[in-house]
Amino acid sequence: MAPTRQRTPTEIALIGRHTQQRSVVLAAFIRADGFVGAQALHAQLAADGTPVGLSTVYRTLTRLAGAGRADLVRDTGGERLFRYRPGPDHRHYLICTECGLSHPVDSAPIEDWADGIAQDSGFANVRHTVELTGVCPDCGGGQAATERQ
Amino acid sequence: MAPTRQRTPTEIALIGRHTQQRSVVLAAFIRADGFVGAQALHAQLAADGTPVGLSTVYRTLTRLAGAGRADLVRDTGGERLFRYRPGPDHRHYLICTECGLSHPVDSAPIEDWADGIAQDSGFANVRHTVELTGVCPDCGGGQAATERQ
DNA sequence: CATTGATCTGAAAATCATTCCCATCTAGCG
DNA sequence: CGCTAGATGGGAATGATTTTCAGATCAATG
Repeated sequence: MAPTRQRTPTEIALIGRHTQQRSVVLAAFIRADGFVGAQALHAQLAADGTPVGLSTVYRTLTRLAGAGRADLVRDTGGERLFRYRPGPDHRHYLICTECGLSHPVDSAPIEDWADGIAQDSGFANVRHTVELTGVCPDCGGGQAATERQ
Repeated sequence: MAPTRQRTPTEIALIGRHTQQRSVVLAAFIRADGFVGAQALHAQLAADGTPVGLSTVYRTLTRLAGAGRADLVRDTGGERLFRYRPGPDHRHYLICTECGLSHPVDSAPIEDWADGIAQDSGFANVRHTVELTGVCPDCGGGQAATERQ
């Protein structure tokens, strides 16, 4: 863990020209370490004293997702949440609806299942999105949470 | 036009008072037989000569979903698509991104997997959303569809 | 059958995330 | 250093969904 030198994210090369704004957005995105919305990231950047235009945040996140370096889900309000993905494989998470804590889960069964479906159905280019939500132990998971809403 | 008496769908009782508008919306919703957006349903109703306010369509669909009689997904544009669910159990579908064809899939493995996750994680009230998309055989599923985007 | 209060409806206005527009900048190359 | 395709930003535009609220309806009751 000696890396004194600032890494020049290879990610940026994937999405076009290397600019200051993109560096800053990417750094904050990685630092966020979990699902973040474009609006939240934009606000965070402003708070950090490195304001970047909202359009630019959207553009950057959208491109990262397009390049496969970000996972994308929708929260219940319809907002798009992005999560940085370092490697090529994607993962699935169990997200706490109370505090936002995300808990990675073993998704091998899902991958296999989805692959099987793809085979059997004759569909091509099958993709899947899996969202698991719940209430984590800290937020009252122990207590019998009702199934409201 | 013999049926002087209109059938009184039991679904309506689940979501409140029985009104003409709700009957009409529900009938069209069931007739749609697949995923529909509130806007599309609203337009369909107008075309059918039984216009209903957009707010009412939204309210009815939202309540049906809340009562567990409708499944809900988001299309890539962020629009909410509802699908009538006759029974109490929910299902998962493989949806063609080209023509919208929906193909029910065996979701037992997913249910089991999700239940297992709920157990192991300690989270309560775990819910899951699974979306499978692909290109059906009729729309070119045979051809090696690339994995763009 | 008339009354009545709770519920529902709908048109328009309000929200809100996201995208578009476009004048202005800037990386990166020659 | 000078050029130019690509990038930025902020404000306006879009589009789905929600809210508002006055008037219409429902359904239980007198």
